[in-house]
Amino acid sequence: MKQLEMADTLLDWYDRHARDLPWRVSPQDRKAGISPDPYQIWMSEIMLQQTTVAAVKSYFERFTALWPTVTALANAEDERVLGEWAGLGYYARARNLLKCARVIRDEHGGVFPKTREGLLSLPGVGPYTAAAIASIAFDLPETVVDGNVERVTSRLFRLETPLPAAKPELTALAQTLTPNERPGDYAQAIMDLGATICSPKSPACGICPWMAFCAACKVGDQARFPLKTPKKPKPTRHGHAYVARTTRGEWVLETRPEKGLLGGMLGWPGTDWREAHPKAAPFEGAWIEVGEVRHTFTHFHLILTVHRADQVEGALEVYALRGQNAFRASDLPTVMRKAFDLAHSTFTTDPVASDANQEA
DNA sequence: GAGCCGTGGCT
DNA sequence: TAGCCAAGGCT
Repeated sequence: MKQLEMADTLLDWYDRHARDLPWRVSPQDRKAGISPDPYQIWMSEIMLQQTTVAAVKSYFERFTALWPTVTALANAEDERVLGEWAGLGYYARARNLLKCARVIRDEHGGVFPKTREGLLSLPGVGPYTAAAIASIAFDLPETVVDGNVERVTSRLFRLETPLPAAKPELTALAQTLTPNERPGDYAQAIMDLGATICSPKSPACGICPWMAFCAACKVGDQARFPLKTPKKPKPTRHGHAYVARTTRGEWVLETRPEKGLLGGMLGWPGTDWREAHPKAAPFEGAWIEVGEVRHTFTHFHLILTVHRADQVEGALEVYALRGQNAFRASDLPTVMRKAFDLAHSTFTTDPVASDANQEA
């Protein structure tokens, strides 16, 4: 069977070239009987959804140091976890991370389910992540189909169907390649292959362990794959954000609604983000316009006009007021941190703000 | 199926 | 500069 030969070839390559990652048990260690911690595999897979390895590493180290077990994470405060997630993006992942940890604690005795179906029922765990945990953590022969596997498989078979419609075909093809031996290492191997050899732009076919099996490589048109349906252009939206400090030196923030963009995260009060952008200060203050922040989200560009005011006072109970020692800019999603950085630079350089600081 | 949901690095 | 891309899931 060619499939068995392909799996053996890839696993041999993986034994020599596996990436060293914080959440990974090396093929050598795995052969020595060391198993991955399902909690760590789950954590890494959630963080890696649509996110680069480089971006994830420091977050993974911090989360697992802060919360070494799923029960410890389940017992953490929402605000603390969301604050630590700030900057990583796709914040529904952090909310589902907590939901999932509490389901594991309350309904599964603190232990992860050991089947693909059981894992699939967990919040934030879809087809890819369920297969990834089942294979990597429990060494079950489940097939992972992420962007890497889609690219590798579409090139292997020169699949002319464009994504995302091609997903079912690619899944079926990838399943025919998944071996019953070392399925956990195989899953990581095929993703490593996609990440390091079978890359999107200029794949290194000359050193690919699967060169002899690859239809696209034979023809030489590997860069055509995978085919993709065209994306819609991003519109540009505008808005205003208001960065204020009270007479007592507290920052005036708000917790955003649970659902929608930046759901559950801290942010500065402001207008909606739409095509038009009328100013509308949320409360009284000596507002000064300090500039613009440009930021691109998944489906639109944002131009955010930033205002700031010092020494505000009045009925601010509806806001989340944070004193200096209770506020970390790193707890803010990136667009809000950009607005803070811009406004904060004017607080410290503006003569009026400086005078106010001396009095305080 | 298609829209929504972040961010940073690379070309 | 602007677009593409990254170990996707939810509605």
